Amino acid sequence: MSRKSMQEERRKQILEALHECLLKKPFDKTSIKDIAAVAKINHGMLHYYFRNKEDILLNYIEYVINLYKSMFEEWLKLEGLSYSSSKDFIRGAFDFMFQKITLNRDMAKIYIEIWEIAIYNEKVKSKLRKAYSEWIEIVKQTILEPIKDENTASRISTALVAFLEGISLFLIILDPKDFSFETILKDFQEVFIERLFS
Amino acid sequence: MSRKSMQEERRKQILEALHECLLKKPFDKTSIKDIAAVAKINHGMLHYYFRNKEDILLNYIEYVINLYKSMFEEWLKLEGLSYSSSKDFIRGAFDFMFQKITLNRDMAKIYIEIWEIAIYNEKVKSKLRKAYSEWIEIVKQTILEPIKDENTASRISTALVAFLEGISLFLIILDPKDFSFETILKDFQEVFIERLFS
Amino acid sequence: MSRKSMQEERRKQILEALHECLLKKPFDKTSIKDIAAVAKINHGMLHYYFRNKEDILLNYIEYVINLYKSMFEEWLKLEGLSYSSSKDFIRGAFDFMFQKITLNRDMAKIYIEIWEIAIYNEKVKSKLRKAYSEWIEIVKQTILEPIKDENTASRISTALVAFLEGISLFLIILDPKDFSFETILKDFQEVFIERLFS
Amino acid sequence: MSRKSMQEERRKQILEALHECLLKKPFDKTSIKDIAAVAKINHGMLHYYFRNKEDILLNYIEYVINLYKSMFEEWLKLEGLSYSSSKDFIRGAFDFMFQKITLNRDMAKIYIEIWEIAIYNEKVKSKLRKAYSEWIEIVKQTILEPIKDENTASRISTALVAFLEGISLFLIILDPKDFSFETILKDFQEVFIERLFS
DNA sequence: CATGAATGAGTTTTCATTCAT
DNA sequence: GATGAATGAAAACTCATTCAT
Repeated sequence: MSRKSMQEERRKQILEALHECLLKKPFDKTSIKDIAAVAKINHGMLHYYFRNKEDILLNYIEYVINLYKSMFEEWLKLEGLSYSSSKDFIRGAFDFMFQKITLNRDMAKIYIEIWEIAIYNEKVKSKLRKAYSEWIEIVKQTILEPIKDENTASRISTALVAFLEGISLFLIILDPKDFSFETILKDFQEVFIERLFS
Repeated sequence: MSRKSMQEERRKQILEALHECLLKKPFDKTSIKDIAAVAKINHGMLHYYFRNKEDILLNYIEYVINLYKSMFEEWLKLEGLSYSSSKDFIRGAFDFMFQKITLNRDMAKIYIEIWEIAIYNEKVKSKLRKAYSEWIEIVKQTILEPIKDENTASRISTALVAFLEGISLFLIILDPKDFSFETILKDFQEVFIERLFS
Repeated sequence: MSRKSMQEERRKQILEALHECLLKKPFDKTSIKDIAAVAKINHGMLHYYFRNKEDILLNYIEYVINLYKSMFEEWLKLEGLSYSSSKDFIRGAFDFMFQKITLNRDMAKIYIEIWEIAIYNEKVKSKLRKAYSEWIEIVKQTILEPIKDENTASRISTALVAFLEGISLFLIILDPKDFSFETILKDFQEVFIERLFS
Repeated sequence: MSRKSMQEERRKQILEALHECLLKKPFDKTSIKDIAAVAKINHGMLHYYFRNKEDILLNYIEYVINLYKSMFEEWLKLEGLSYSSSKDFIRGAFDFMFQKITLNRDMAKIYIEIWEIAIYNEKVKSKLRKAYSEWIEIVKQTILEPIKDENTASRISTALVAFLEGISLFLIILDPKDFSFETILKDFQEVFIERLFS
């Protein structure tokens, strides 16, 4: 392995260690040594591969966002193109979002954590802003065909993603025994698509 | 002032100081001394009025939730009863929620902060769970008349509150120049009410 | 009740509260508020009745020592005088010491605590020195008749009290299942008295 | 120096610093910073080498007990084997105990301190229990030859060690001008050995 | 006398970061 | 590149003591 890719490998290892840690503790209570221990790397090295603790976080956020993007792109390549009708495509895209993003408990946890950091940290906020803008844009492009109007599509896609994020949040806070989020999403999907094409 | 009310006054003072602090820093980075400084109280006293830092937070959450509850109850008493039709009442109730809760930037910030703490703190989570369950229940009762079916009303109210929370989140993260949340809510309100009574 | 005796009553109440506390925690970890809570007296009052925390301790030590002294004097008055022979008297005095002092677990605990404080606190040390000197003197007087020689009696009584204190200590540290301290004391008593009168 | 032995060196340095501190102040009033200052080590390092303050104490107790054990073993190896008769050996062993243990003022101080902590701390108590049990056992084995009976030897060795501990205590509390502990021990030794072999 | 609010020093512990080896 | 020792700031919390009411 080249030196360059070795470096990248190490960095990824550290970011994934942070991911593990965030499932158990908030970022502020996760120490550099915690991350190092999970990554099985000497803690001093974390400062070799990253400038400081914040730098690890910033890179982690980038990493997680890209993970999602590439997941979506892969879906688009593998399945997305096989749909015959625009309606089916939208239904498929929603299914993907629901299952892989909204209902993914671990990611929901981590996104709440990142949101919270973003409130007080401009760098994180800007990364998050960019990611959500892109996601909203993708949804907008997806529904633009039946909707036609740009502004309306914009608002609807924003509302839609907001709704999904709200569900994601409730997935963590509320008792899944009392709330069937899957049913809520399925119901929504039907009504929404029906309305889209009416 | 009596001893009892003096105590309560001090406690409120501290909780409001925490409120101020949370607008600037996350709870974990807010030190007892920070809160004391804002409250203009000796830091030792915070341990006199509260068992520990977590106790302050728990009381603060209770305080904030009750603030909302009483705001809603007041609205219900002052204005809520003046609506002639169920449709107007629901529209009024939504207006209240949108303006006072969803679009309140400070509270949106603080609620994200509380959500985040809830992920890793069972006591906070349970308080939050209770608050949201109650809110969802209120919405459910509000829309139950036109909807009739209990289960449907339940799912719709959950979805609705989730949507509002998502908007609240975006209010903080996204640039308000690019996204007109007020318009989104207004649009939604119209479509939602129209559909409710169709 | 006169003001004077009322004061004394309160002071005693506080000293007895400290006694309770010392059975659970070392003096340094016992707070003024702990003592006040047990005494059911406002903690501010402890500074009215005593100069400071050390003053409470010093008075407590005095109190405990006097307790012992008066117990012994009472025994002397009630039973001590009824013995016909010097041998019986000595045996009785030993029985008293063994049962009331040496084998009293609570007092053993508290004496270790006081010893420890004495190491580093000259005032406490001097009180303790006085108490033990007196105790040794009493034992010396008790055994002086059969022994005759002052110096020998002095050394023997010192050794004897040291031995009893050592047993007291072991009573706390060692497992009573493995060590029958009562038997050890009984054995010793027999051998000692036999030797005394041989 | 290897990393391993460097670590051990530092730990020993800290334990010895605690030893110095305990000659001046009780453990509870000895702060981590006090120990660090004496050890000439940054106070943060004490938490690097030991889990917490209690861990330092526990290791210190172990260290002190082992010091004694190895002193005794060394004596046994160097001198203990040179005695021709069992009587001489016992006299020699007693001399060793008297001089190195019982009459060692510093250690007497520290042992009282450890006893006191043991009252309220189960871990310390168990270490102390083990140490004294072993010491009693050694004395028992030493006197078993002339005594023969196991139970008697057990009780006598317990009594003997208790006596020595009592003397140790008095060494600290009482004024050495008034009490010649050395003479007391010598006297006792003669009587005891004489009796043992009679 | 009684209360309990207030002060402020002091304690243990954690940790990001640096750096010599 | 790796290691882990070292630093020092900052955190939560405790508490004897004082004092206004």
